[in-house]
Parts: sequence; structure tokens; C-alpha cells
Amino acid sequence: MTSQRPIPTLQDVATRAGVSTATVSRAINFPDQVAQVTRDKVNAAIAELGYSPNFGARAMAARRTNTIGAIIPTMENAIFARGLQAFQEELRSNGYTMLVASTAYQPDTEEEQIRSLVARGADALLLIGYHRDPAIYDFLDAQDVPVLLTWAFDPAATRPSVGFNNSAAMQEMAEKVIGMGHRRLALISAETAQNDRASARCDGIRQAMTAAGLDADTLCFVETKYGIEEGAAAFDEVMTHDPSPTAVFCGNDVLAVGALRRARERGIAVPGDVSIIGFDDIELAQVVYPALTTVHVPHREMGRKAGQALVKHLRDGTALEPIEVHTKLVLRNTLGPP
Amino acid sequence: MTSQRPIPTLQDVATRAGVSTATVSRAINFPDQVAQVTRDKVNAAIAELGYSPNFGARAMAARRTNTIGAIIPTMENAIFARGLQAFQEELRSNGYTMLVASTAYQPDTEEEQIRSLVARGADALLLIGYHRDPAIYDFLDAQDVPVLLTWAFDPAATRPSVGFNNSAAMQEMAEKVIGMGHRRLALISAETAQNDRASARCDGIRQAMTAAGLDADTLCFVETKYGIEEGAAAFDEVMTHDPSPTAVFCGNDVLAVGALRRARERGIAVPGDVSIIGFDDIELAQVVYPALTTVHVPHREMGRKAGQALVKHLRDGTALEPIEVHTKLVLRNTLGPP
DNA sequence: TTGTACGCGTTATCAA
DNA sequence: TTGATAACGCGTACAA
Repeated sequence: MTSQRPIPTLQDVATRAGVSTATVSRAINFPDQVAQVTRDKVNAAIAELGYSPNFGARAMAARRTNTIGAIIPTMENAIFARGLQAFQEELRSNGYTMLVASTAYQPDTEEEQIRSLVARGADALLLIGYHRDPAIYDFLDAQDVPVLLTWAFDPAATRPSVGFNNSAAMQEMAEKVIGMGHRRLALISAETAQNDRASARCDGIRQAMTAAGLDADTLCFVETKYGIEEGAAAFDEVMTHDPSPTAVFCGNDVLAVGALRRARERGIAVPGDVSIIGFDDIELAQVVYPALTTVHVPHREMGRKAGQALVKHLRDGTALEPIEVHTKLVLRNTLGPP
Repeated sequence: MTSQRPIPTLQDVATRAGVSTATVSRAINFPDQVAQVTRDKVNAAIAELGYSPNFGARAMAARRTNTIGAIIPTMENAIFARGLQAFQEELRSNGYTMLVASTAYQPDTEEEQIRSLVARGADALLLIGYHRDPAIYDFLDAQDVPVLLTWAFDPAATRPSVGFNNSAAMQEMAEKVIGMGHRRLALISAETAQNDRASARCDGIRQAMTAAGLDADTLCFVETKYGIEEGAAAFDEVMTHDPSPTAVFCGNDVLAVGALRRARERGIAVPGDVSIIGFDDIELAQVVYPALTTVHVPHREMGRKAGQALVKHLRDGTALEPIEVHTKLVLRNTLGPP
């Protein structure tokens, strides 16, 4: 049982340094407003006491927290982890702290997390995708909390975002695939109901089909949850379709890797019998064999730019501008002629 | 320019409901202490105003935050992401919120993040591994913040942890490998300087060698940063050793996957020419070809149990007990006879 | 350059 | 069951 000395406060530091609390506060927040000697005394007292400012009190008095919240579907998905890591590094180097929360793709949970982060005093929020209950946007407007969306970019959208055009990116890949002669196409997609990125990618394929004179309704479409195992099961389903597809698009690399594994297990040659195409270009894509053809998304760049944009907005009060980042086709070895 | 109505406070709700702030506070925190009719009026007012309590003020007045901080090396590593996801789910279902911060394996950054989370009022902290400056533990004790360590388990340690015995786990695998007849061993390790898990795994191999009558100094040891590319480069280095190893242990699956890829690129057969062994059993391990032999770590179980332990401690005030979780050898296809 | 004093929004104690 | 009120620790006019 150690004798519990109480946590030191500003007042304790002030007493110890023989100055007022106001001076200590200034010494911390505006060092050049206080005389050198005074500052030294204060710093010494802070060090001796092991003082660190109370966040709650500070937030209440200053009415800002230097904290930015980020809400993602799940940390278990490498793409979000990577984007957030870059986002955080950017914030950190500008004196901001990131608070993360995850939603498991549940809109209710997202709303709850938004309220929680706002209550915690987040100065701004980073959210994934455009689609959510308008009431949430109203709430954020009412609370005067700036919001930046990411992972999607729609020039026509009213809310600013830092992201890429999911539809156009997938369309470009589909055009490539169709250009190679593929006609019987399939798509293994993440669940589209609450996920505007997934549905935009799906639209991209249909548009490419229509533009090439194919009937978009012939696309063999299967929706599934996120996961390697899920991708494998969906691949089975897709291949039972008659006529069977010669090219299988996947909404993300994880699904594609599952499909690829199942193809090997079934003795189906890739890309000999069927081509498999991913989306995201996570590390996994280069490691599987054959290496996965996919759409590269600059996750780190996106996270970094989102961080820069938010910091600038908070500092200078300038409007948040939409920023588009660009995807790129990565043609590896799972795509071949039909 | 919408007219900015101010953010509602407890006082606003009280006025609107025609009661005192004390009653509103109780209606929120101890609903059964207030009359049904009063409660309804208060809830109505809360809904109409869109009120949500100010976290800072609450923390200051209540002297707790229902928040638990977690500090990990990096979110980009799937093992931490997965463990934290489970940890968070457990906290959430008990009314606690998780705050994450990451350190990029920098002790200085970790210390900074610890102070930041404590200042934010974290009721407890989850940290990875045992090894850190004693001054940090002193600080946490002084601030009266409970700490639970994880990802490691040492029965002799003074601080409670929820984790597994890194050394014993690797030793078990090494015994298996040696038992198959391997004598020329190599280890590609994560950097051991600030990472007690990495050095424990290394010790495990040496102990198995000594126990089997081998000279532990013959272990070909290479240290590298985290990453697939880094694993590949380290594999090159290890294979130039003379005599070249017949079995290459890797400190984690990501390094192992890099080694595996490089082996394929070099035309080195696995496990024909050399065996490769990973650690962690992340999804990657089942997806590569040949599937990776590795040590399974129950990351989700570990995260969940850590969450349970911390919640119980905070609620009941009982001491934090050490909890060991168990690893398991997963013999897939990259390990064969020498 | 420094100090005084008030207010931030909530919880908790004590009375009523 | 409810209300008045004193903390909680800090930032910041304003004054000196």
C-alpha cells in the first residue's frame, strides 16, 4: 500500500513555482508571453511534480481539444488500418490527436460512435463514405463539428471528401477485361446495402458492360460478407452459374484471395480457366500465387491528404475542399484472355 | 449560413423539462431514482434539444470516464488490429469506450501516448509487453491508473498480464523442427532491442537447441524491420550463410511470407530445399502457397479476456489477475524433413 | 510581464 | 423524490 499522493493540478504547480495559475497556464500554452526566468521556474515545478494537464478541464475552458475523431467500419481490414495510420501520423505532426472508433458496418453503431466522439469534444470528424441518415449530418451541423468524408469521391456530392471514384475505378478495370475478350462476367461483392463504395464498384462494371454493348443484366452477381472464407464460398456459387463466367471481379482483394484459393482447391486454373480480379491492392495481392491483378488504391496518400485538409481547415478556418486521389490498374497474373 | 443555435447543456434540458439540473443528471445516470413522469419529461426534453452530455465536464465532476486506453505499436499489423477489435467489443458491451493510440515501436512515443491517454482520463490502460522504463510504471502508479499488460505472459513478472509465453511457444515449435532432424537453423527476427516478445521468441529457439544438445551459437540470426519485403531481403541474407540452413524460423508470419516469396523467386523449393516457419497464424498464413507452418496465437481470445479482466477490476475493485492463453502449433506445408 | 476572478458543464452532497 | 449548491481543473478577459 503506497501512500497515494494526489494528482498535481495547475494550482499545485503555481504554488510550487511561486507564481499564479494564470502564469503557469501561459507558460504552457504561450511560452513566449512569459519571462524566461519565470518559465524556467514553472517548467521545473512541472517536472518535479510530474504534472500533466487535465484534459477535461482544458477542453471545457478552451472549448477545443486538438482532437480529431475517425470512425471506420473495422480495424481488422488492412485498408482502413493503413489509411488511418497515415492519417494519424499527419495529425500527430501537427499537434492533433486522433481518436478512432469502429462500427462493424452497423449504421446504428456509427451514429452512436459519432455522438460519443462529439461528446468527447472532437474538433472534427473523418467518416467513411457518403451514405448515412441525413439526421446525422444535421446533428453534426448543429454541433458545429466539421466533417470530412473519405474513401469515396463524387464530384456532385454536397459534402467535401478526400477519396477516389469507386465507380470509375472499377469501370476502368472492367473495360480492360472486356477489351481482352471476356463476355461472361461475374462479381463477388461486399454487401451493398449500407456501403456506397461497394455499390459504386458494382455500378462501374455494369456501365462498362453497357458501354461495350453487353447486357448488364447478364452479370452474375453475388453478395457476401468480408473475409477470405466468404470469398471462397462465393466463388463456388459463382462458378455453378450457367454459362460459367470467364472473369470474376471481386469487390476487394480479400474476397479475391478467397476465390483464388478455392480455385486452386478445385483444380480450376487461374487465369487459364478463369480470370480473377481484385480491388484495393493490399499486400496480400502480391503474395498470393499467381499474383493478383487488382486496382491500386493509394490508401496512405488518402489518409495523409485527409489529415492535411482537416488540419488546415481547423487552423485557418478555410473551407474544406474536395480532393480526388487516383487509382491505378495493377495487371499481375490472375487476368488473362478468356 | 444557418443560424447557429448553441449546443444544449444540462441546464437547457432542465429548464425545458421544468426541473433542476440535479434531476436531469439523475434521470440520465440513475434512472430508477427519479419518478416515472419526471423521467419522461426529461427524456422528452433531451430528445427535443438533441442534448448529449459534455464529456469533459462529466469527467471532471465524476472523476472517471468509462474509458480504457490501449496503446499498440501499430495498427498496420493485423495481429494488433484483431486483438484490439475483440478487446473493444468486450469493453463496449460493458459500457466502456476504448481509446487507441499507436507508437510505431518508439518508446518515446509510447510514453507520450501514455501521458496523453492518462490526461484524457483513461480509467485504465492496456499495454503491449512488459519492457519499458520503470519511470513510466511509477508515473502510472502515482496517477493511480491500473495497467494490464498483454501479448506476453511471464509467470514471474510483477505486473499482471493477459498473454502467452512467447519463449515457450517458440521453443515448442523449435523442438518439433529439431525432432524432424533439422540441425542447421536460422531465425529471421523482428528487432529485439525494444521488443521483449521478439527476444523471448529468439530465446525459445536457443533453449530448444541447447536442450537437444546443439550449440545455440550456431543459430544463424538476422534481425529486420516488419514487412513482407523485409522478410524477403532477410531470407536472401540467411541463405548465403555457410552452411546454409535447412529450416528458417521467422519471428512473425509477415516475415515468413516474405521469405516464402523470395524462395519461390529464387527457385528454392519449400519445404524440399528449406523449411520456413512462421509465428502468429494470421490469415495470410493459410492463403500463401504452400500454406505456412506456424504457431497459432489466439489473438481474439486474448483481447476479449483482457477486456473482461479490466472491466471486472474497474467495477469490483478486485485485483488484476494474470491470465495465460495458449498457443498451438499449426503444421501446414512449409515444414518438412531436412 | 504577471495576477485576480469568473465561467465552462457536470456530479454529488446535503436539505427539504 | 427533488432542488440548491459546492466542487472539479483550466483558460482567459481584464486589471495592475
